[in-house]
Amino acid sequence: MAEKIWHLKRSDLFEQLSADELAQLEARARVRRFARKSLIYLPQDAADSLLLLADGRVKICNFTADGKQAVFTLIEPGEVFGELAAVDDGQREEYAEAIDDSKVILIPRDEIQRLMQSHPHVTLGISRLLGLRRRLLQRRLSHLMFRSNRERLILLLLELAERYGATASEGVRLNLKLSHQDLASLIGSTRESVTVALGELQAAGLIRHTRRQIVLLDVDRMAREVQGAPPGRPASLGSPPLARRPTT
Amino acid sequence: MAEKIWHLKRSDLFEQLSADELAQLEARARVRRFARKSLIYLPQDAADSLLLLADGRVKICNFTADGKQAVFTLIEPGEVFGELAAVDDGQREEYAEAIDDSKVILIPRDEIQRLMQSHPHVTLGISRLLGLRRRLLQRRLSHLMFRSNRERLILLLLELAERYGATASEGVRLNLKLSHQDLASLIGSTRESVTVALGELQAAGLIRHTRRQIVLLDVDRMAREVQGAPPGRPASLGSPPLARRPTT
DNA sequence: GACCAATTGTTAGGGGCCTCACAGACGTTT
DNA sequence: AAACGTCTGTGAGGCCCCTAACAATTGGTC
Repeated sequence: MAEKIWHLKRSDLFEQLSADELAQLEARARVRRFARKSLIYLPQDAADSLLLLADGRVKICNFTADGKQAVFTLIEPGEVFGELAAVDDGQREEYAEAIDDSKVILIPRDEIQRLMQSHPHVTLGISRLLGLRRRLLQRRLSHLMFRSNRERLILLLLELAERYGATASEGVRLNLKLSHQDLASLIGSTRESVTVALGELQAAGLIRHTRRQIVLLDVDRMAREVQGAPPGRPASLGSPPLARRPTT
Repeated sequence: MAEKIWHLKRSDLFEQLSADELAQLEARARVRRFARKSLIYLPQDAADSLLLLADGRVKICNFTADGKQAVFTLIEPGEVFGELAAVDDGQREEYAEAIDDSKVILIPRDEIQRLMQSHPHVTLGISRLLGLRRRLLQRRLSHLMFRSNRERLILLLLELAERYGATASEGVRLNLKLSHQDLASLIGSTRESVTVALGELQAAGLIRHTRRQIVLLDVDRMAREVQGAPPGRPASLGSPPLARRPTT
């Protein structure tokens, strides 16, 4: 179906492929639809496909022993996920769940690897993607460690604003509907604590939130609150840095 | 100096290069030494080189506003770090500090990119590396979210056992000397809490620890304590390069 | 050995946040 | 409209863990 090609072509991973290559890719790709709240892959699944989200929304998460859900990242239409399948076999370590009804294009691992062999551009694209995801994960880790609930929430809202923020007259509106429970799963907290923290942020005039709709009223002040010190040099190490950058 | 070539050749990223290629790589690479506790790169530095640790030990970390240090990962001799420079320009977002006196080989970004163009094998190697690092980061994130101090410590010790564990008669000995402060920086806790938690684990017969030396006496029980649910494979633990273990 | 710095051990106090329990508000279905 | 499920708001109680302030121990250095 032409539909598949259209999505593939739109992805910057594949946009430079020739018509022939695209045709073969299309022939080997499969489309599947997932209902809201259904699971796309599980931790014990073999990582045998790379996935491209055509439509809908997906979250990548993990369950803790006591049944809490930790959300690593959200996937938007046009984005690739499950990309570890391209460079690694073995099992997945997380699971993917459809937030809304979603349409996913699955590309078998061997097909991706064939493309990577013949098209350096594809390999490079995968590398970039892995690098980007790694960077985001590292940032999230640093936003969670040592931080209070309130700080974690602020940092999350700022992160979300980068991806989903729409500048409105009064501030930055988040174009996405997340329940307090969803927010809690993203910052490793509880639903109740998020409710309270959101209320406090609103009372402080930092945000305005109605049901599943959040507007950041003062991004600067939020950013300031969350990083007391300007990103100068780390101050507290026993001995000052001895070797600083002479040449490359 | 032949020394440089030797290290480059030993790295699986470059082992397949021809003698000519290696010679050029060597010509463009630089060796630098860093004293213990000196900083190798800073968050505001341009990510213009990929680094190969020849000797010593390095930690990749981040400072929080209130001066606490969050450690993302430890780097051992033979390992590459700062690899985001290969796929992305811009600044680093973390800093690297030498734990011991260290020798580092710096490979300029354009040289890596030239190699990636001409040697798909190099690109693939970088991709694998990025994928592996991403996977480890994701695992660490899931080990920190929603978990008590004690659980985080147990999970860290199990992680460390994969990489640095030596099976001894009495259990698994960790071949690495970390202070309680270091452990705290790895799990997002405080030095005091780590001291107490280690004491509790020892009292429970799970570990035995003397000064900077930890032996895991009962890995199975530790693993069990940390994953309340019995279900099958809990994130199979793969350590260095892609080692999968048969199901236990 | 003797000193000094770094690391480890210990405790009291207090606060943040989780747990549990329930009530009100909203959206959706019939 | 009525009924129901989901989401949001609120509070009491309690535990975990951070903070702060000191000893005690070890290792390194002269």
